[in-house]
Amino acid sequence: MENVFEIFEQRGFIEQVTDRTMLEDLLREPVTCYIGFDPTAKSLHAGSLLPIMSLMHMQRQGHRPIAIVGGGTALVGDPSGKTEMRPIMTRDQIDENAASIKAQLSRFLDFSDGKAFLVNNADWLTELSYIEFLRDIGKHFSVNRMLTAESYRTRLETGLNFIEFNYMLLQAYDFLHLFKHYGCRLQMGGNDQWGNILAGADLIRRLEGEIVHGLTLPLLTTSTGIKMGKTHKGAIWLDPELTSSYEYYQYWINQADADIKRFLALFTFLPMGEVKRLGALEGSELNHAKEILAFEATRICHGEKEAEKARNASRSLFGGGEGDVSSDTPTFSLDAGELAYGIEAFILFSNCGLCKTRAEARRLISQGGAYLNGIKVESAETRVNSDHLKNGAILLRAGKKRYMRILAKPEGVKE
RNA sequence: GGAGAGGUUCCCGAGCGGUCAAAGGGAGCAGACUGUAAAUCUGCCGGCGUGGCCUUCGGAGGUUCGAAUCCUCCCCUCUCCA
Repeated sequence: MENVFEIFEQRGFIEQVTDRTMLEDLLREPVTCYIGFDPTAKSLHAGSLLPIMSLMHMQRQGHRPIAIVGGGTALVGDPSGKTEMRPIMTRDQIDENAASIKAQLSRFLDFSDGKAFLVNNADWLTELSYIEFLRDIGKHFSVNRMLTAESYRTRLETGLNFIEFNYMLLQAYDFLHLFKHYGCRLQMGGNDQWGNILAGADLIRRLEGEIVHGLTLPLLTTSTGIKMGKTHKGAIWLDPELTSSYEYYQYWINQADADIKRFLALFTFLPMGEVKRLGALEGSELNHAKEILAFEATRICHGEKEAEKARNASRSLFGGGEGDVSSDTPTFSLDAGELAYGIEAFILFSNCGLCKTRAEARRLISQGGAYLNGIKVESAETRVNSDHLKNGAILLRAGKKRYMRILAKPEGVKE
């Protein structure tokens, strides 16, 4: 087995490590490691992809990853890296989210035969008794030192309340718990977790007299300064119900030139030689590398078939000739009756989801960004009807890259 | 508990009785340029079957012909004091 540390290093996964040589040494033998995931939504988004990839690498090299769903810590709320407190969620919401995140992670990691574990820290955290916790765990934490943690510093400016201040102790306790019950010796996480990870390692050293390790992943922003996994429109979800595989593919293929090489290393399993070759492409040649990045990333998340579909749809829409609408293009169905009668363009554009509001659709059309079967829509009131069907579909385009295929849905048929 | 500052449209942030759907910036959208890139420039940027109407300035009341702007009460945040 290859030392995963080297892989991490080559591919750019490492931001900080507790002790480089010791950790590299430790990783020569199978190690149990963990990363926490926040159940603040029912799906993870692309921002969690880096941690997921790191766990996949671990597993591929024979280590044992534990994904911990922060069902307990989410009840509290991690202040790290945030400027404001996030809304406290109910137990029910969190449990529900935790369950679907569990299912989602199984697409990336093999949880069979103890090759990986999925745990929910609500299982132990909610059992804690406050007084005991303070006495046994709390006494090991120096408030003075906690206050110097970078993660709290920004919050000290805007305000930090006690429940959030406590977060570090809970996460440290998680590490301790996993160390005791699973022999977990490595915690990974985003760089904003550094303080929390150290707190856990410290706690274990004090209570158990053992050295354990922490490794943080870089906090990715795209070269345009947006957080990884977010677009201006919102998060890129890993759940195909929330972000279709086509959109997911588009997210990747649209990444900036400057990010391609780095992303190929982080978000695909292509050998580094190949990554370097593709990353070295220049100008429009780089689009080839982007296609590979998009395909691989989509394949990892949604599977080969979906990735192919997404690629086909993208190729046919962006390949040049407008009009060859693939069935993999995002689609909206309209009642056949309604279409036969005719519908005004601005209403159609907003109904099908290409525009959020009718006003936006009007704006789009008046600014010349709306197309109907490749022809510019001149007026918001242009009527669209079944005469516009070409091979049974109408292709709408908003701006340069957003497409929607309109189909007529027979009367009375539910979608 | 006391004193002070403050809560404005997606975000930051002006406005402090009419000329306010609310300056400016950011984000976003569209157009031009391109390679489904970046940067740049230009326009748009609450909603509505849109030259008019409706809903916004923490919440609820009130004063006024007229309130984001004034008054009362309440909620929340921050700073200092206890």
